[in-house]
Order: sequence, then structure tokens, then C-alpha cells
Amino acid sequence: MKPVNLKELARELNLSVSTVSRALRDSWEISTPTKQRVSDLARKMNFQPNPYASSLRKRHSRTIALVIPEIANNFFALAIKGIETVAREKGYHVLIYLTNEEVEEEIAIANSLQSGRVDGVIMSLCGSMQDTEHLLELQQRNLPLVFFDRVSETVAAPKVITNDYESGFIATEHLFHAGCRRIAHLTMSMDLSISQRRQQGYTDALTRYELSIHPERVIHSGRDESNTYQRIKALFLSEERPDGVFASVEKLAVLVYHICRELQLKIPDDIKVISFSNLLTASLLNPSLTTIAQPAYEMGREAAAILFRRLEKKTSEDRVMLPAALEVRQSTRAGS
Amino acid sequence: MKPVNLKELARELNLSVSTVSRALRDSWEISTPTKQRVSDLARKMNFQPNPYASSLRKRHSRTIALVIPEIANNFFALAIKGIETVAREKGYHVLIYLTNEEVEEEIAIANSLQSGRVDGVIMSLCGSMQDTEHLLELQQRNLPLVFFDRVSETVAAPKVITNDYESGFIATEHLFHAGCRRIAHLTMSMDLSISQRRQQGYTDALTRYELSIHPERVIHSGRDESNTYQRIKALFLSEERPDGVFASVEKLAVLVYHICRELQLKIPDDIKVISFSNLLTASLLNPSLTTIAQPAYEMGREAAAILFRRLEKKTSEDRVMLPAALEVRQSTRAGS
DNA sequence: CTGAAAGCGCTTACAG
DNA sequence: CTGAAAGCGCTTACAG
Repeated sequence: MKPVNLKELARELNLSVSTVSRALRDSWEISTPTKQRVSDLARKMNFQPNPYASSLRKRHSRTIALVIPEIANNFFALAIKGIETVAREKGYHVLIYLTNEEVEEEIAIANSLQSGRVDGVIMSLCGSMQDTEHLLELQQRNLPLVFFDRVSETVAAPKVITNDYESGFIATEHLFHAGCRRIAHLTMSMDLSISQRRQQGYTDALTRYELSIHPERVIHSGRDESNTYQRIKALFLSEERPDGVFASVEKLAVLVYHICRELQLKIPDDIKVISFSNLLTASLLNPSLTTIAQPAYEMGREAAAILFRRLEKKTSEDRVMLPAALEVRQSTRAGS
Repeated sequence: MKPVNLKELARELNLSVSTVSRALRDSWEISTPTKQRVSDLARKMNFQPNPYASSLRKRHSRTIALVIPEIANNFFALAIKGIETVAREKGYHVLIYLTNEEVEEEIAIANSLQSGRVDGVIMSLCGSMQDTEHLLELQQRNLPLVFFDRVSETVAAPKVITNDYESGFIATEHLFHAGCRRIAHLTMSMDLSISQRRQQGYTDALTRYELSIHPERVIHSGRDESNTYQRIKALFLSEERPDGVFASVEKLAVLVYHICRELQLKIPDDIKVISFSNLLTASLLNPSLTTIAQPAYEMGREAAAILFRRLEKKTSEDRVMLPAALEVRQSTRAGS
């Protein structure tokens, strides 16, 4: 069945294409009876305006892009849900792109977004992203850009984040008070040293501890997960074995659980574990996992709301910081 | 910065728009030196063809829609990843839509997809979907449609599924052999009775047990999760308390864990639990959860591959059934 | 090998 | 209140 277009509606109604178009958009220029006739027939013939024609003409697409590093992660899944919900309320469509934590993919995706395919972009950066050229180019195209969670401080765009620095500090203090003295931080940022990340203004679970006390204890993970497994395992077998682990993503906490099981290390007795995580099953793990949970859904909603405010040329916040919540469970229980 | 278009490139090069267009598409009609000049300038001016103009002209969009019932579920997250990966390899874009398990939203989304915005659709249906009109209308528009996991047997479209019926049987047998005699099946399909689902050809974790032995023991969940919690809890407190639970989605298994904790019921001693699930943490739960894991990522890839084969007018399978894997863990350990 | 022209299906400034 | 016309930025059949 060939889709019906304005021209056919017009012919059928003995009206001009312009009148039909205006009637469908409920223009004040059109008489009520005409509007009625037009909308009746449109419904009857199941008319659907071609979105590409109107996007071309109106020079916007009612489509946004969502670029995230991964998806099998409850935080991002919930954030997507928040974004999709707000977008659909506003009549917008959402294109999804996964970078798989790979810088090259993020750059390729950002470049392809320069084509005018979308009216705006919501992004969460790769862990190891230090390059900002692809982001700046997006802005040069006047494409509104909103960051969430993994943001770039050097690019001037609205950011929706949690109080990571503070949370990181709280988490580290929590481990300290539970008796930990050799704390290892596990992050997904493979390539960047702490000081580089600091310079780049890259925000993540940076902590005072990490920055000032034992930067050499930070293990950077990355795309090669088997390798990460080996590296953490080696650390746990070494003289340097930590008595506390702070994971910046749940994937790494899960890895630590598996490694501890393999090495027969007891959590929390031998090693205490805390993680940034939105795992629904945190309280059901053995032992239950102490987490810092981010309000993922709300962050998604907020990022989308800010983007749409920008698209409507309204002013919007430049920075929204939502509180993350420490949920203390068994994995950091103080020794007896 | 205003984006550059073909006309400006042509003016700059003293060529016609047609020639520039052809040169960029590497047409055999254009001389090599001209192609070189054109592509050099295009790169220099950062030319990006307007996708809406070419979609309008070519009458296809290199965009597909992905419609799924929920996202905070490892199965769907991994399936999305598979689909996005294949789509990007093929140069396609992916619009994502969440129905939130609501029939009305699924219908509204399907209807909006009739506009020609996408070249094809990949869908996983709401648990309680029995209506198929919106799906048939999509097909009447000649929009290629591929189902995965939650499929409609009455709509003639390719389906990517796992051997649910067989897996359900195996799971039920497994519970039986572990000593269960009062097995409750938990599903997300709120509105449909088993026989209705059978009639509709709706495929899910239907089992021989469910169909033939104790259909009255099936608890249908739905969007109101607190209510589901209460209903399961009531069941567990009743005379009818099951000694085995088979959950068709991990969300329900997690609910059961929480309820058992609240009621101080021991898994697996008082109740054994098995679930369709792709939870990464299944083996880390307390007790570890026996699962039937679906090859989610592969199912996503397969669904996308079939859709693209259809878009390229090649023939494709009508039905791909991948094996799910029973992973026996502590939650179904036989009593001593 | 290159160009002029038509057209994809809309929207909207202009005219009446 | 309605219509004719131009144009959004491409692609492609036709002509040379």
C-alpha cells in the first residue's frame, strides 16, 4: 500500500496542497468546515506526513542523538529510559549510538552527527576520552550538546552529574573507617593518569585519596576485560594486596567478587568492596554490596529536559548536580 | 557555522551540482581528476550530505526502529547492543522506542512508524499483547518487520527466538527432579490467560507443566510492581505456598528473593527458584540463582542481520531458534 | 565526461 | 479564507 501524500488529499478534496497542509497544522487562516473536511479525509486515508520532507523544509528533525559508552549497565539503561520518556513526551525521536568505550568510535559517531541528522545530542563520554575536537566541531555546527555523568569540563556545554568527587571522598572515608589502609581504586579509564584526567577536567570517581595519597594504586581497566581480570588478580596475589577496593563501575566490582571467589579471599574480611553502582541485585549478592547509587533515571530526564529547553531557545541550567546515595551493606562491614 | 551544501561546493569548483553529487558517490561517469578535486574540497569544507534531502529523494532513510518493552533488563540491553553493532556496520541508524510493557504505547509507537521514518522495524512485544492490528498495518505499508524473543505467531514476519517451550519444560523438570511438587510460574503477561496466549500463538516461557497440569498456579504480573509483590507474598503466605518458582523474567526472580528474605523463607530449602535471566550477577547472588540464559547479544545480531537481508531484497530465514542454556546453581539445590 | 531540469513531499511568504 | 509558486538539498533520467 503506497502511502498517501498531501497532493492526493488535495485532489480528493478539490483543494490546493497549501490549504490542506495548513488545515492539518490547524492554521488560523483556514475555515473550520475546511479543517473538518481535511482532517476527516486524512484520518480516513490514514495520511501520515512524510517526516523527511518536513524536516528538509523546516530544517529540523525532531530527533536527538544519544551517545553512550555501554548499555549492559543498569545506570545507562535507566538513563536511556529517562531520556526516551521525556523525548517521547515532547514528540522527539531518539537515535541511539554505543561507543563501546572506544575513543575512535565516539569520534566517528560525533562526526557523523554533523550532517544535520539530529537537532541535539546527549552524550556520556568514553572513560578514556581526552580529545575534545569532535565535541567542539559539533558545537561549531550549532548543535546543542548536553553531557551526563561522564562529562568534559573543557567543553562548554550543560552537564548533568552526580557529586562524584564528594561521593568518592565519602566512599574512601567509609573504607578507611571500616579499617582499610591499602585502598585500590578501579576505574574504566585505561589511558589516562590521574593527573592527566585532572588537567583535562575529566570528572569521574576522583577522590581526594586517589589524587593525593596513593595515585599509584589506581588500576585502570579498559576494553580488554580478560586482561583487567588478570591485572586485578595479580594485584591481589602480590605483596601489595589491598584491603579495600573502590570500583567506579559495577562491572569491576563484579570482577572483584569473582576474583575473590577464585582466590578464596573473603569479602569483607580480607578485602572490603564498595562500588558506584545501580545494580538491582546489590542487596542480594553474597555478601551484599555496599554501593554509591546514582539517580540514573532522573539524570536521564534532567539531561533531556535541559536539551529540550535549549532547543526551544529557553535558557537552562549549565550544570545540574544530583546527589548520589551511599548504601552501606555487608561488603564493607568492619572486622570484629 | 552554516553547513556547506552541494551548491556551494559546485560554485567553488565551477562544476554543476549534478557532477559534484555524482563525484561524491564515486560514479563511473565522472573522471578521476574531477572526483579528486571534488573529494578534496568536500573534505576541506567538511561537507556532510543532508540525510533528510537524500532520504526524501531516495525514498529510504537508512534508519530502523527498535521497539522493546523495557530496558533495565540485561537481556534487552544485550540485544540492543547486538542490533546497534550490526546496524552501524551496515551504515544504518537506530531509533529506540520503549513501550514500558504498555499495550497502548506499543500501538501508538507502531502507528507513528507508518510515516516512512524508518526502513524497517525490529520488535519485541509487550507481555500482554494480543492485538495485532497495529502490526498488520505496518506490514501493509510494506515495512519489513522482524520479531525477537516476544513474538506474535499470528503475524507473518521473521522471528528470532529461543527454544522457550523446551527450556520451560526443562526448567520445570529440573524443579521436579529437585523435589518440587507445587510449582508456581511467574510471568509478566498480566492480561492473558494461558489458553488465550496459546490461541494467540503468543510465545514466551510456556511450558508443558503450565499448560497441562496446574494452569491456576500461574501468577501474571504486570506494570504495577508493588501489587505483584503483594500478590506473590500473599501466595507465599497461603496454604498454597509453592515449593518451586519458575520466573519468566529476572525482575520477578529478584522480587521472589526479596519476598523470601522478608518472610524468612530459605532458598532453596523452603522454595527453589529458577529464572529466565541474563543477570551477570546470577552466580554471585545469595544463594546463586539457577538460570536459563538466552543468547541475547546473538539474538540481537541475528534479528538485525535478517532485517538487513530483507532490506537488501535477499531472502532470509523465517524463523531462527537459538538455544538457551540451563545453568544450575544453588537456588534449586535438592534438599538433603 | 558534464550539465540542465525535474522531482522527492512538504512549508510558507506572497498575492488576492 | 484559499491558491500559485518557490524552495529545502539532494538524486537521477535525459540530453549532449
